[in-house]
Amino acid sequence: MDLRSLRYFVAVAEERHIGRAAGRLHMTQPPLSRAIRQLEDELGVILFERTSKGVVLTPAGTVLYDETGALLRQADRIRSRVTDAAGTATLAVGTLADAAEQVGGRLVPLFRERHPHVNVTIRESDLGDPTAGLGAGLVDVAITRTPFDNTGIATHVLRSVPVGVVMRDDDPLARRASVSSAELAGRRWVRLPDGSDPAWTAYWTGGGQDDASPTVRTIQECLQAALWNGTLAVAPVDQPLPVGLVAVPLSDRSPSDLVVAWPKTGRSPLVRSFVQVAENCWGL
Amino acid sequence: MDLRSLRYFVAVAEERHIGRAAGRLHMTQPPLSRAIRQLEDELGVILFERTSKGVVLTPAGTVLYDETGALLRQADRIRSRVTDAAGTATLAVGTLADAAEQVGGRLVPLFRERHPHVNVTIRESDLGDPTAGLGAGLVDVAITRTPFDNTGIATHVLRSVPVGVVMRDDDPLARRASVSSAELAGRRWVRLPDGSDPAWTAYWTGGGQDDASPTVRTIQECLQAALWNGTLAVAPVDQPLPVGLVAVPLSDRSPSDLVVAWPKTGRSPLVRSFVQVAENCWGL
DNA sequence: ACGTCCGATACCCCACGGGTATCGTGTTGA
DNA sequence: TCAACACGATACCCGTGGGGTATCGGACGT
Repeated sequence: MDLRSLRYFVAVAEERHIGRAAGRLHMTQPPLSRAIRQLEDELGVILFERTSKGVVLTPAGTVLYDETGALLRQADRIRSRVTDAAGTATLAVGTLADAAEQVGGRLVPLFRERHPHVNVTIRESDLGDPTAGLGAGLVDVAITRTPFDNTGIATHVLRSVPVGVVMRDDDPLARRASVSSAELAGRRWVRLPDGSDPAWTAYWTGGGQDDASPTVRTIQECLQAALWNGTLAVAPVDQPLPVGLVAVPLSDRSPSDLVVAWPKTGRSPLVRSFVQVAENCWGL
Repeated sequence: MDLRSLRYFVAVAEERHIGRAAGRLHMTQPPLSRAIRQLEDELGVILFERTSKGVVLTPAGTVLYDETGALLRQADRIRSRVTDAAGTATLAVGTLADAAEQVGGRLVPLFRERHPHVNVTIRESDLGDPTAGLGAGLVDVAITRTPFDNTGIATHVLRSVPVGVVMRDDDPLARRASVSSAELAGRRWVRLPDGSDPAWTAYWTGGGQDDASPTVRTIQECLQAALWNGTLAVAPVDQPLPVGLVAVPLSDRSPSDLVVAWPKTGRSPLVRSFVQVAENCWGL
């Protein structure tokens, strides 16, 4: 008799219809039927009369329904009491600017749903810091991309994104299905901010920086540079591109992983919880 | 936050020691450690400070502990309210006489533990009715042995028991490691009560009944007949035998299944619950 | 009589909750 | 001071249970 079964029972009791209740619970009908029967078996009592147009509560089922509401409310109350007792916690989330929309739009709302009492702040990072503030201790957890120096940082891959080189659509290589790094030798590449992680810099650019190479701090600046100067830059191919630019897959560069990252030493359950939410969110 | 996790939490909080709490919960330490951490992650709160000699509740953990006792008690109260509302139910259990001891000594007590409000009656059946009263509608569920006519009866195997032929220890075949049916042709066999299930009769006896064959109604009578007259009978080899008798495995007779059986049409959750308990009981 | 709608059943598959073995670390006692 | 110990944490394995899809049986309502 766990709380899950009881929530299922309440849904069925209120809908008087297993199929509808299943929809309300975001599941399908067969496992809900089975769960109700298992609850009946465990209690040794028939809770619903099955009819051809739905189900109706038996007397025993009515008793269970009357009592269960209070139990579930009490469980929810306990949850909020406990989280309140922990004080007004704060979680700082770092993210690369181009992932900020996803993070702010889907992930953080989901997390707030789980932890309404927590103050979540989002810190958008530019391309100069692939750890999005984690390395500097500015944030507790980050959504970012590999590769970067991950000493002391634990990560979990959310999605693996192939990368391509972004160029103007009038570029000689623009129509190619894919290109290799060798074919891009000698071209002018964007420059990442000074002091950026070496692995990071090597991954997202080619070797061809000169004095005229523009330093870019955001994906947008990358694209502008590509549009205006024909400068090359590596970008995830799932980025929406403005007209006039195309992304040609790079045949010899491994995909970049979108990861959730947190300090290895950290023990904060909030961080762990955030990681779980992130995994579920991207798992969908 | 299911009730199981909360019970785990309460045990740890009271023992202040994960290992001891695990013992109290009849489990080992690692999964309990993990369960506590998962609960912490879900709530986004640290519940215990870990020290080198155990764990201590944090303020948030104290709040959870204070509230959880009431919740668990309420859950138990709901359980008894619901079962009470179903009225004073009765479950009639049929069993073959030789299995009665196991059923009455272990199975039924376990079942009473789960359903204290149910009146359980045990009906011991003789060898004339392999369904132990199920066929006649005298009982709701039975613990018995195959084979029998199982039309309309659902069964679940609890254990598979090899059978042997029971004979006096001065019988010429008594020292054999096993015998075949052919070697027993022409011997005198016990007779089961008239009207017994044909498959049942064929399984538990050989073909050699004559006017002098004794009719036996219990395993004990079987054994007496074997002792006094040298009559043969088939019996499970796990039966304890009186001195002077031996059971020689029958090489060409398949094992008999100890089964729990119930009417296929029956929908009583009590019966299902009993079946579950029986499976767990024999699964140990 | 047949189509429709309900819950029940059969079957598959992955996640989770159990297990064992081992580790890291802080305490303790020789 | 250092070795032995004790406790919780981790890594890994495995079976079960709770999800899913496809399908059945049976009761209405045309």
